[in-house]
Amino acid sequence: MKIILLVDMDAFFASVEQRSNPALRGKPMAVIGSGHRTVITTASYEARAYGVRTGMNVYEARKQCPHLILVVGNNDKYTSTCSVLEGVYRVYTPIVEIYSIDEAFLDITESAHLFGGPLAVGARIKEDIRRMFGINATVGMGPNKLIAKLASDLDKPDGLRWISPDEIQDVLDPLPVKELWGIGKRTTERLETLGIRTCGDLGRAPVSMLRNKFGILGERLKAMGMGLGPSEVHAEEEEVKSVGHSRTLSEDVTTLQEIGQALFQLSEKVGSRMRKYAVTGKTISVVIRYKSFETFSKQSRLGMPTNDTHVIYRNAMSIITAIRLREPVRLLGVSLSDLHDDGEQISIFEEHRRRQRLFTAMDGINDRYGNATLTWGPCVRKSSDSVISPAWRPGGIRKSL
DNA sequence: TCTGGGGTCCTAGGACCC
DNA sequence: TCTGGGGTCCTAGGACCC
Repeated sequence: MKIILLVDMDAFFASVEQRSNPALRGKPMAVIGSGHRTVITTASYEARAYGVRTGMNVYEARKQCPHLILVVGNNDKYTSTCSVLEGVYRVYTPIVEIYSIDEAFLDITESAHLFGGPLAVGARIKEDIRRMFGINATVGMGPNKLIAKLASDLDKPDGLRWISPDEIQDVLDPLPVKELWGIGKRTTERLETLGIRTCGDLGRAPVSMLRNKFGILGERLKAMGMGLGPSEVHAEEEEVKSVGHSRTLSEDVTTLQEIGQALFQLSEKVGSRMRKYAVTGKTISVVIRYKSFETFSKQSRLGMPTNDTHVIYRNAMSIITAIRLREPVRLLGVSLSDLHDDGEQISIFEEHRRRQRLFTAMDGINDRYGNATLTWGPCVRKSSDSVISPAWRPGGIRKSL
């Protein structure tokens, strides 16, 4: 039986801001992105008490809490904190999976006894984080990731909880299914129609019935209801499957020229990231969101895998021009998938080689002097870097895909 | 003064081939 | 007349997560 530990930072971005600006401490405040069409990224616990939630727009948040203080997020602070945190975790075990910028799984099966047991490890990690960064974290532990996650959810903020195997059944039995990691709104509703409300109900439901209604997911649901889940902590960074960028435009656009400009900026963002990690992609996908919020995507296969900004742009543009747009466009996105390693690839065409050298030079300059020091004409316009989301992975894409 | 952005995984249906 | 059946590839969309 393994012992899996999850560290989850409490209101991470908000806590970091409150730490670095004492005037924000103890106050209802929230971190937002730049631009006027932004949402709450993280609300402090003081703000949550008023009903302010992640994903709310600013108007809604202020309605909940008129004296809410809003702070535009600062990526560097969060990413550097995250990097140092990894070092803290590695004191306790080499098996560390950085799950997101504010969450990490640790496998402490073999090492817990060296520190006096699971709860002692959890307490020490919390104390290390408090001492080094002055912020709180919640630690949850269990025999697998599902239970570790649940333990932390049930005890936050500033929590420490270990759900041992013999407690699992008692905890799950009365617990509403939507509390489980992986069961969202839709699945909760569908289970409800089957008369399944608690994890206890779910664990007792016949697997044949669940498989019937949910397919593969049905078997996983049954297992989850019984407290079973993955217990493998991936210390190696996973291969990335797609690289994309999307942006809600500061104003809705209608002309092909405006759309093209935005698509070029997105193509350059995607291309430069792919080049940085030496990958190419063979499937391109364009996402469009209308003014009405109706959202859809169109994708196509490329003849050759690419990470060339101009090739990405041309293909994105030909997807767009094939669509008869029915409304002003609010958001555009470009993403590449079916990724390949671009390691040793030798270009046959001199033109291609020249372009690759140009990209390498431009990317190098941008790495050294900041993101858009050197860029292409259509990118010169303010392309304000929006705030990073808590889902951002500090390691980015692996070098060796 | 509405409603961000980065992902993963799964399903369903059509095209196409043998 | 009364229409196989599998497998693979591709696209679109939905659910879920942080």
